[in-house]
This record gives sequence, structure tokens and C-alpha cells, in this order.
Amino acid sequence: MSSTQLWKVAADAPLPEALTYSSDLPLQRGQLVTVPLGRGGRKVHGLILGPTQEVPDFEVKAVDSIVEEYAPLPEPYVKWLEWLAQYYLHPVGQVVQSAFPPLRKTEKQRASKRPPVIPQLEADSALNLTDEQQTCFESIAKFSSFSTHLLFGVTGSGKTEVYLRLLDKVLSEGKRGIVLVPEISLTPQLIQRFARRFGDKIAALHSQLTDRERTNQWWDIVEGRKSILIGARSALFCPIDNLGLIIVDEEHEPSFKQDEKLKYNGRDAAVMLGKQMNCPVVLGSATPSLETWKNAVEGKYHLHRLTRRVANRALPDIEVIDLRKLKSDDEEKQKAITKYSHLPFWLSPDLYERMHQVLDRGDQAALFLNRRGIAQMVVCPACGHTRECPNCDISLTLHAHSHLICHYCDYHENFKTKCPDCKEGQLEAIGLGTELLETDLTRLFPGKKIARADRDEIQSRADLEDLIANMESGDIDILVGTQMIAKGLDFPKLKLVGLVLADVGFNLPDFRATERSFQLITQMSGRSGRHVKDGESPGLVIIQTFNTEHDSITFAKNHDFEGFATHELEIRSALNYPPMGRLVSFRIQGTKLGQVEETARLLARRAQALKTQFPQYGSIEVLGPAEAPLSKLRGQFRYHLLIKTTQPAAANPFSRQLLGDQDWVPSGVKILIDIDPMSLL
DNA sequence: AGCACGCCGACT
DNA sequence: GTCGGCGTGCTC
Repeated sequence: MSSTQLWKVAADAPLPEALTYSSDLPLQRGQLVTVPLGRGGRKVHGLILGPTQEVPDFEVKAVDSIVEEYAPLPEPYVKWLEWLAQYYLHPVGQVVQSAFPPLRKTEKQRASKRPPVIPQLEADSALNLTDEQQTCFESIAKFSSFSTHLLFGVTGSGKTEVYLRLLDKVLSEGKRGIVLVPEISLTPQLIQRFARRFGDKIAALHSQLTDRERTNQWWDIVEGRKSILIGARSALFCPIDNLGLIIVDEEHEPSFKQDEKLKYNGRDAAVMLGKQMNCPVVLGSATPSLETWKNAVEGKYHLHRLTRRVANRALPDIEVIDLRKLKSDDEEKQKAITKYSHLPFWLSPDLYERMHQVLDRGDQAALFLNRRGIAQMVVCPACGHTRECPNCDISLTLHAHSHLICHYCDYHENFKTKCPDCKEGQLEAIGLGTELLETDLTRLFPGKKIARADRDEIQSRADLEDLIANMESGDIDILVGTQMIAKGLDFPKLKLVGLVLADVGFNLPDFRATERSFQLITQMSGRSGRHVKDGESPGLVIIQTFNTEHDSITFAKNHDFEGFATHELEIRSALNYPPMGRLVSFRIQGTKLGQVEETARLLARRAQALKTQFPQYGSIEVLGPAEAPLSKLRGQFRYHLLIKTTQPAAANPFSRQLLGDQDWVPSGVKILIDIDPMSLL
């Protein structure tokens, strides 16, 4: 009955295009099949993209079988997957695999010792909305087809309650919703809140699940047992039908960008999915990315504002401490310096006194520093030798006064004080890290309970949940941490937040450094005094810095996001940086430095040639090649080439052509492409 | 990615 | 001779 026909199949292999297979099976677009690939009778999964007329000039193999377990993917999902492959220049066959669960379906559920994926909690009822929340809710709820909304709400203004109401509305219409959060494992408090409100309607997908848990959650959604999917960016790949809403919380978060394999941005992919599914997309943030902000002020996105914290709670006061003044030599200062001579160099008298005040009242304080360990480098004062990682171009960080660790590749060695180079000097630790803060604080605040939260201390969801419980119960007085604790956490007794050295963030070689720094200060200040009562003094934020006039500080101090965004957009505009221009980064890496350099040079020359050959690429700027800021990582030398353009439409075809044939690239050298990179490191 | 081919050094 | 190390190349 059915005759043999040719099909385009996205096979699971790193091939730029789909392959052609023949079949007399009743196939359709979106169906998962197995196909033979290569020699040796190997079988791989492939997704049917559609029939084709083109008869290729080589022998065509036949589709092996239909994978009966999966119904064909809905058309909008197939379109979305094709878009991802096309836009991010990634092999379509490998993009497509992410739309299926890692394991096969099982009928019998085995008892698991692990805690349930969704916590079982007592139900919670809706809170009363403030006028602002009500206005935002209504103006978003009007939309039921594709539209993108920015919910711009200051920290503590109750964005989550607006999300919950919107989801309520979507559920009441018999539709379903996706909630994307950055690194879900780090936001247990948010999951709990959803679990209290929506109980067993929720499924979750994130990196801390086992393959079996992930597979079960996937089927719960696909077979319609759950109607709200909350998860990290990868949750977008779960083919949920009848979608009424996509929410992206903390849309500015860099972690929405995947930094390996398919380098997609979860926020942008969510907007495209909303377009394909024809449903509204809500992006929420207190510090929107400049990309989103630009779209909002230009009217491409609908802008909704929450300008006040709930229950009229005040935003925290932000004080800036000039660390340069600590070195002043006038007499009065000198006296003060003597009085505080026991303080370590990183702690100003003002911050120290404020910490005492807060702790004496029985409240909590938190100190942030974006660096782990005891010290960033160890140096020999006699000959200047520094210990560096043999695999990465980076100084080793001292931990526990006994180990030197590379934060990139995890290389570690014992710390020996005698300089291995000149054999005379004693190596000294220079710099500052969370571990050192903890040690010093234990000495300065005897009897107070101090906890540290960084990647060395908090490695699992359970660790973080323990920490949160101890903060909530008041078992911790002072919390020290990296930016791990700057986001999303909500502790009623936390009244003082100190940023130990803001400068750490300013000086990164990245055009987004100022934006990141502004976001960090604002998000961090959002942790302070979230629950102050009427008449109580607001929470306090103290920023220590050597550069009090830095844009990120002067605007953040006044809680002035819009002023900051306007100012920063002007700077970006002058240099054609995103969001005014588009960037594509090519990274050339390999184990032989000479080969890498030469390939980078040749790639740049080809880019220039392409530009002169085709007039439509006239606006493209080719920057580099240059040694990447991390010039050696995990034993690989790294160069990069940047493409910058004010014509967004030119970036993709140009990159595609430049990457086209790679016969000239020596084996052992790889060219990796990153469309819309989030970081230039 | 994953597999076969092929070219080299080390062993019976 | 021939076993197996891994660098190279191809997949409808």
C-alpha cells in the first residue's frame, strides 16, 4: 500500500545537515526513528523532518524502525528545534535529541530513597495583591496569544505572586504553563512556594535530578498528568502541548545561556517557543538585561512596572565606603586606625560597627565576596615567582592554608612555603577569598555562629536546604558567601548585607562587567531588610570599594535602574556592543600554540575576504584574532575572533559561510562558535 | 559521537 | 610475522 519514499532525517551525529533515508513505513514529521549510520551496522536515533523529492547521487539507506514509544512531536516544537539549530549553528540531529527523555518509560515505580522531586507541603492560599500587582496582573492577563512582557519589579515587590495569579488564570482556562528559573537547584524557596500553591499539578526538570526522575517528570507532563512545568532552561525541551504561558524569572541571569554544546540562551529560546506556540511570554526581573530593556522601551515588549515593595516596606539604604580613605594619614583618622588596628585590611571600621549593631539586636548579617579560598595568588617576595596552574593560564588559589587549587580545572597541589624557583624566599599569600573572611570573622566575633556558602561548601541541593533552614531558624548569625547567595533567597532577620570588595566585579575584561556589577549590587541589596515592619529602620547595604564613582555604584545607590540603563545603553551604542549591535564569537583552541595562532590568523583573513566579496556584509567588523583572556584552559591554548555588526540579519549567514568548509583547519585545532555570547572570557 | 581503517612500535 | 596503540576521516 504505502510506497517507498525519501525522507529528511536529523540523525544523532555532529553533521551540519539532515540526511536522506528511504522508507515504506507510514512516517510523519516529528516522528522519532532509528536509522543505520556509518559502517559496522550502527543504529542511531533520528527525527523525521519531512519528505523530500531530491534524489541524492549516492546510495540511500532505509529507515530501520519507528520508535513507537514516542508520538510525533507537535509541529511548533519541531519548528522550534529547527530554529535553534539554524540560529545557533549547531548540528540539527543533536539539537533534536534533547526533546526526548534520557531513559525508557517504565510502568512500575520503584520506591526511591531520594526526597520527592516536588516537596509535599501544606497548601497555601493566594495573597492579596497590591494595586500595582493587580494592575500588572490584569494588563498581562488580557493577552492570550503570542506577546512578550517585561515584568520589571524592584526586589521584594512581589513578582512571584503575579506569576502565581497568571498561572491560576491559565489553569482555569484548561491550559498549561512553563516557569523557567536560573539554576533551579539554587532556588528551593521558589519551588516550595509553587508547591504550596499548586500542589500535585507541578512537575520539575533540573540538573539535580537522576535520569529516572527526569524521565518520570517528562512523562508526567507529556501524558498530561501535570500542568505546570518548573525548571531550568532545559525544561523548554519537554514537549508540553496546550501551552498558555511561559514565565522566565530573573531573565537577566547569565546562567540562562548554556556555555557548551548548543550555546543557546534559555530566555531567547523561551520567547521563540512562545512565538511558535502562540502564547504569552513573561520575563521578570528587578534588573532587566539591557537586551530586554531596549525591547521594552522600544515597544517590542510590553512593559509592566512594580515600583514599590509589598506592605510598603522600604528599599534598603545603600552606603558606600571608600577604601582609599582608610589609608589617609590625618591625625583623627590615624587615631581611628589605631582603635581599629585589630581589623583585617578588608574590613572597614564602619562595616565592623554596623555588623555589631545588627548582631546585638539579634538580627543577621551577610557578607559577599566573589572569590573563593584564602588568597588568589601566592607570590615569592624574593624573586616574584607565582604558582600557576600547569594546564590553565591562571594563578592558583590558596585554600585552608594547605592546598593550592585551580578554579578552572580542579588541579591541586600541596602548598609549600619555600619558593620552588629561587629556593630562598618564603611564598606569601596575596588576595582575599571567602575562606579568609570566615577565618577572620571567627576571631573578630567570638561566640557568633558563622557559616560560609560557596562552591566548596555547598555542593548539593541538600547542603543549600540545610543552610537555608539554619538561616531561617537563626542558627547562623553571619553568613559569608559568593554570589551563590545573592539571588532569590529570602531571610526575614537578614538586616545587613556587606559587599566586601565591589571592585572584583568591575575589572573583568568584558563589556558587560558594569551591567553585571549593577545587577549584583541590586540583587544583593534585595536580600536585606525584606521583612522590616512599619516604623522599623530599613535594611542596610554597605559597599566597600576603591572606586566610589563607578557607574554601577552611583546608580545602584539610588535604586535607579532606568538611569543606569539609559546611561549604559549610550556607552554600548558608541561601541556597537549588544544590544545595539550583535556579536558572534569564534574560539580557536588546540594543544599546539603555533597551530592555534596560525588557524586564528587564517580564520580572520577568510572573514575579511568574505566581507570584501559580499557587499551585504559591509557593516560587519572583524575584531582580532587575539589571545583569549583565558589564554590556556585545561591544557588547551585559546584564541578568539569576534564578529560585530549593527545589521542583526547579517550575523548568521556570515558566520555560517565563514564556518562552511573546514578542510583547511588542521586536525587537533577546533573552532567553536558562540552566537550572542554572554561572556568574552 | 562512534566506529573502521591504517600506520607504527613491541611482543611471541 | 601480528597484536593493539591511537591519529584521521566519514556518516544518507
